[in-house]
Amino acid sequence: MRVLIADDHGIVRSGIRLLLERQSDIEVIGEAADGAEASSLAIRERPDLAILDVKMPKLTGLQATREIKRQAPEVSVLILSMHDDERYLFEALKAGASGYVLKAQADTDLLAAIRAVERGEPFLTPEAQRTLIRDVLERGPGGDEDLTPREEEIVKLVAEAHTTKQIAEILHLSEKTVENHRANAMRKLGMRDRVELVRYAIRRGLIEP
Amino acid sequence: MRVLIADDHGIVRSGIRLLLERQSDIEVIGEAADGAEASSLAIRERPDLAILDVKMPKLTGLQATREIKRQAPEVSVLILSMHDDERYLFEALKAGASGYVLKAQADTDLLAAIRAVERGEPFLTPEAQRTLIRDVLERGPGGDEDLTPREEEIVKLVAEAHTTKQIAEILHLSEKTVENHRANAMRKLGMRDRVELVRYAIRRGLIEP
DNA sequence: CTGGCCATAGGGGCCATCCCCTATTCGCGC
DNA sequence: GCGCGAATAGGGGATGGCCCCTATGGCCAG
Repeated sequence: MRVLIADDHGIVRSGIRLLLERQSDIEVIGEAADGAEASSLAIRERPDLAILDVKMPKLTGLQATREIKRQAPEVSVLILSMHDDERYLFEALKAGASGYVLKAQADTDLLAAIRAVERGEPFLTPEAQRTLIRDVLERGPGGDEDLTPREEEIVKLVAEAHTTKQIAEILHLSEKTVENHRANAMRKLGMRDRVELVRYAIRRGLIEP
Repeated sequence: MRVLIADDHGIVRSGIRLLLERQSDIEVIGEAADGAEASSLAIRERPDLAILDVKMPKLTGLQATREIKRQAPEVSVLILSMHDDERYLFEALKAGASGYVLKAQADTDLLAAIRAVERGEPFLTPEAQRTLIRDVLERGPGGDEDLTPREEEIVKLVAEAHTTKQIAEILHLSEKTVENHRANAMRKLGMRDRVELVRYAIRRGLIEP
């Protein structure tokens, strides 16, 4: 089984490589330190599996996943996520990842995840499964409360401390339109003011703190 | 040189151990998976150096650092921080850490940091130095524009999306007082609205995003 | 082609935020 | 004791955020 490892931390790549090379049937065919490198390497080398960290420079693991799945759909993707961070789970699944492993559990779950992917099965850690179930229950059946691109763009600008007027000028819109998009985004997310929006934007990685 | 490694991810511990054991004069005398274990091990074993991840269960790396420095001040501490996360830099230095290394640069900087600490020098990555400089500049030239404890407390509550009225109730103050503290904090920091305050609070580690 | 979603835009109203003031009471250092 | 900064509290006013509506044009799926 040919595997690609992508993580911006050399230390983490070493740890994973160490873990995988104890398996006789797994061969690490490459490493990447950012998302762009990861996707181009995966598309060129067509490994059986690409293990991608969520948080990487240039392209995030999720963006890289979309790119890989578009140009080389036969490559399976496992998303590796930092600490107890399950917030990208949905995005990962939507992007076409076969599994989602938290780094805190990586040393025990990663091999299990690889074996599952090898058999063509999806893999979610018990925590991820719980998150998925909780969220489906929260959103109600079928309800997909995603922000539209325009809403996300405006949330980003709001979180960067631009006023409604400034945003209207930047995007060449009326203040009213900006206000409507902001209000719609807040309603979808169940938030009451710009402060909550800022924290949302930072959690989502839309802006830097 | 006797070194202790503490990180809640087995993968990361393996990576660091691998890196260190290539050095003939460095001996890894133990590993810890949480902050409590790390501090008690450091206090019992008195290594020359404890490498602590910021984010660990039970005690954070910063809390563990304070504990170690209180009970075994001769143990040097290197703080290892996730991704590009520099917001704990000040707290780390205040807690008595000798260095602050970002994991993204760990494979190149960690050894340099260890050697610096061995010579009794502090170690900051270039990024951390830049953060430090930016922050000094942010505070104004020469002016020690620190927030008072009350101001910081109120900034924290503002950033947690509490309204002025709610904060007044929580702290048993008049809304006017809360407003004055918030305004003073904003003036000191050169900020124009609550949104900027939120990002400041997150950078400072006053709140989680 | 009709219904739904998105992006656009506006009216009107309420209240919070933000900015300019003043003022009192502490405690701390010189 | 005197000055100073911190914490407390308030007045008044301009502006902006937030919420309730309506409405139109474009585009895509059923």
